[in-house]
Amino acid sequence: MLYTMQQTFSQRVYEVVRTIPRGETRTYAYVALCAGNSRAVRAVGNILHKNYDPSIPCHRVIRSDGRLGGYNRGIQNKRRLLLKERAI
DNA sequence: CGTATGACGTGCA
DNA sequence: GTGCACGCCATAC
Repeated sequence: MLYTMQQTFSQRVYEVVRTIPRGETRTYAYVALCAGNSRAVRAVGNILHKNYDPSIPCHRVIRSDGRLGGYNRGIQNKRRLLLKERAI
């Protein structure tokens, strides 16, 4: 898992999040780890915050302490989506 | 270039 | 359970 082909960290984050199966969740720390930098958890949040691509299920990314975190389309929407997928 | 931002994580009171 | 301080890092400006 290295930064090949000039891929930016954000692009790797998008890839990882896209692979999250329906009905499951991942933590920001997990995404950061898979993206290549386990300490960039904060950057992951920053990146997903600016992402508006619907093909990326960023609502399945939650915090490590069990809370949902945030969502660029409203935290209510995020919770509703997760409940609908029975991810929580 | 330097500074600010933020959907985090941990520790502690 | 709550709240705060600090560290941490890719981006935006």
